[in-house]
Amino acid sequence: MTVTKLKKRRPKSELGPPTNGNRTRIRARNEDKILDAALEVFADYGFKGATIDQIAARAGMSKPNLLYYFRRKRDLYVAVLERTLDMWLEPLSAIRADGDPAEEIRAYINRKLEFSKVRPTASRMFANEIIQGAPLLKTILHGGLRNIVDEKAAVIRGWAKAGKIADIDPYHLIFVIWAVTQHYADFASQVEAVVGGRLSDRKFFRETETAIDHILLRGILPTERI
Amino acid sequence: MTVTKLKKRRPKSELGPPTNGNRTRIRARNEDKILDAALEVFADYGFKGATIDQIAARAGMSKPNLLYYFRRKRDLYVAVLERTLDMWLEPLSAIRADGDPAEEIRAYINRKLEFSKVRPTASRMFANEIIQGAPLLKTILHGGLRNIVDEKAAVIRGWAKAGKIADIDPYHLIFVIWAVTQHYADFASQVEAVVGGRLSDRKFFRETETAIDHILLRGILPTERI
DNA sequence: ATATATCCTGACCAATTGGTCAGGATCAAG
DNA sequence: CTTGATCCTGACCAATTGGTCAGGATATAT
Repeated sequence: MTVTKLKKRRPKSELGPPTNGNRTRIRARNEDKILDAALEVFADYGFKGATIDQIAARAGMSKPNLLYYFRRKRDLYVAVLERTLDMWLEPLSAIRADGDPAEEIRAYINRKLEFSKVRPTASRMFANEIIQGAPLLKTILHGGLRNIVDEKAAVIRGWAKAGKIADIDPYHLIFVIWAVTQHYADFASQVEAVVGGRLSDRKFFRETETAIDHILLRGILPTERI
Repeated sequence: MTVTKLKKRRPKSELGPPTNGNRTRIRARNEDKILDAALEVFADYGFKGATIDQIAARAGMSKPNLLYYFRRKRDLYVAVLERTLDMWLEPLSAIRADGDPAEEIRAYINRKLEFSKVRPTASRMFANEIIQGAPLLKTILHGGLRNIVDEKAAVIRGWAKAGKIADIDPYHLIFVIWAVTQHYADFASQVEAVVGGRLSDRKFFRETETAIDHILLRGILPTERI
């Protein structure tokens, strides 16, 4: 009833990109290519610095075609952030309360460093966003991230209370681990300028891992000195 | 000879901002205000994200007036970077080879954390630049920074050889200290989202300093365990 | 007081860029 | 093969923004 409904074809302006239910093969493939390209470009230039043209070119398509899948630049940006957030959090989630404390922490450090090696752009994209005050991530930070950090901090606090690790504030412990491991992805250009090494070099990766494990787990001072 | 030189007044287009020799009082004051404003805005939005209008407004002047002092956005950006570089490097420079190693390193860590407290925007501005590959800082990184790091790394290596500190690669030691201390400035929004603390709070600053000193100097594992 | 250098402004321009749109090409189902 | 949905494109638009410029206001030295 009401208005005419003769034309089943929905008007162009209305549908645009979004589809009815399930995604087409073409759509799935193209969205993937776009998200990959967008991650690179956003990580390199930040939200404002990146242009849709750049991303589209990298994804091998025209700008209007990209806009067909993601109507707004911001939509694309958010999609990329969400897509990488799980990977970013996974190493922390994997900490087990019933494992050996020292080993769990060492494994966590190494997982984070591994992430910096294999997904440096994802790390840099988050870094860009957070440094600028996380205008879009803010809700996520207060929501999911905060909860999982609280949970794992409680676990670590338990270990400290039990004397399994030193009596350190668990939140700062987590921050320190984030800071150190992410540094090698986010500030890679600086690291490379100073020592000429990249995590993708097996040798440099091992050196880095060794040094970080040593400093964080055993500290800078010599054993005898304590 | 050659062309007429009757008009002593140099053409507007030629002089524009630059002055002959010494800076005027007005000029000095305005350049200062501009650089202060620019630091804030560049730190918050990055090079491309910042607009000259924004910076001019924050400095309390019109855009053409700002352009009168800094003809190009890039000139201004570089000027800000150079202005803060010394402060950024100073804590490292202050390390003395003839001091007590443990105390020197602890003091260095604390100086860097202090810097993150009092000049978080300077820290964030560098972070933005370096994350994006340091297109403009690159030469500086390879030049001055690299040299001073090499110098201090040699000092630290000497301490390690003498058994005054643990046998750790000095470059990674420096990177770890940078990473941790700068994290609290660069990723302040994340830190605040998770634990609700800022370095500007005296209490939180002390907690942070304690935790960092403990982790870096004595390590995460309990003493008995070593 | 006056002249000259410095400082400041409104108006303006051109390049970039996010986003739109009408219509054509292609695909998939019947 | 037909038909409707999906996919893609060239042309275009409007807002933003870095930068220019002619000329007026102000300071400063003599």
